[in-house]
Amino acid sequence: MADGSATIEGATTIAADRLRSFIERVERLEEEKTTIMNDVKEVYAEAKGEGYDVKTLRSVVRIRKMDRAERQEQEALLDLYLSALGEG
Amino acid sequence: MADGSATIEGATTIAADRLRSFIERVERLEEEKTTIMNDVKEVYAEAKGEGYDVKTLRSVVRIRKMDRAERQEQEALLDLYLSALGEG
Amino acid sequence: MADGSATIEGATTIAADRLRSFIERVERLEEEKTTIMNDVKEVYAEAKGEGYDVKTLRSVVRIRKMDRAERQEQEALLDLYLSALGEG
Amino acid sequence: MADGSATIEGATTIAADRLRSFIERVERLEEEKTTIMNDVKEVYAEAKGEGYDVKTLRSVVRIRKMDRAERQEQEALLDLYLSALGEG
DNA sequence: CGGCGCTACGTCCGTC
DNA sequence: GACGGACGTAGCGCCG
Repeated sequence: MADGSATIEGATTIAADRLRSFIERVERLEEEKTTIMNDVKEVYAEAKGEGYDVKTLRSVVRIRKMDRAERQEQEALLDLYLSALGEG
Repeated sequence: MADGSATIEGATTIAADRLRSFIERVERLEEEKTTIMNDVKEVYAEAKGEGYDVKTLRSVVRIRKMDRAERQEQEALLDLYLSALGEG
Repeated sequence: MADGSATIEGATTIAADRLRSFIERVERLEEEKTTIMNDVKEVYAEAKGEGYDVKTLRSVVRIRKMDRAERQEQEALLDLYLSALGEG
Repeated sequence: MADGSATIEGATTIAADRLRSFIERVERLEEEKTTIMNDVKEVYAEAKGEGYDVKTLRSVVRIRKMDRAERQEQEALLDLYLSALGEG
């Protein structure tokens, strides 16, 4: 057929190509993501090499990401639970 | 062969059985471990059903497991980093 | 007070007991889990004592688990495709 | 003081700047990562808009990744066995 | 102590 | 829109 697409086979081929396109776009993005994650690890490694405590650095990043109000709420709840258990 | 073990093949069989035994013992134990982990999840789910905050409960368990001195040390370091950044 | 629970303090006490119960159940289960994990380590140690390579044994266990997971995954994917065809 | 850094306060300031640099590099990278993750979501959304089943697409991506991982794992295991034979 | 594997946590999705 | 389940990432601990 001249236009090469009006058959069922042609339609299937187009769908398969489209599917492949989506899959490969996702895989490409995930590859980029992996690169970024490795970069993060490298930054922490560099900081560690200068004597910083990585675990604490991660805590700092996590805490800065939390909204201040939410953070205080969380701390207050934890204190409540601990004091209910008689621990402080 | 009468004694059933003096050939290379016999030795191989015995070794394979022994290997299989180790592997299966480990797999059995890991299955038990998975059961326990599910039990833990159920306890948290039950607590959640009674209005407790699961995230905080997990924090409590984690904190109780930490040695008190280590806990304070960690908090002090975090405070130091945060105040160095002008956040508190 | 006769029923011992109608005050805010009473309510707090009851909640603390319940809280303590949850926490201790979790801690008990985690203790069991630790025991199991130690058992696993012992099995590997015993195998090592008989000349097996522990790293390889761990790989075998891991791959057998991956095989199971992948098999289930493939079956789930097949189900997805079949149901997609049945509904299309 | 001429060089402006030999005091304890000066040292603290320098450390704080360095600390801030690490933290901000990480935060910048995590921002990029979030962007990528949103891009992935958009691809899936677009595919969904063309009638593809997102859950199935995700399964395909995951299985292709597992296949790669399992292949590498199998190769590593083979290497282990081969080197074990070479050293035995 | 550095890498690796496992567990745990947060996030996203479908459901009710 | 809250809930629960599933997935992927991050954190932790063991092993070498």
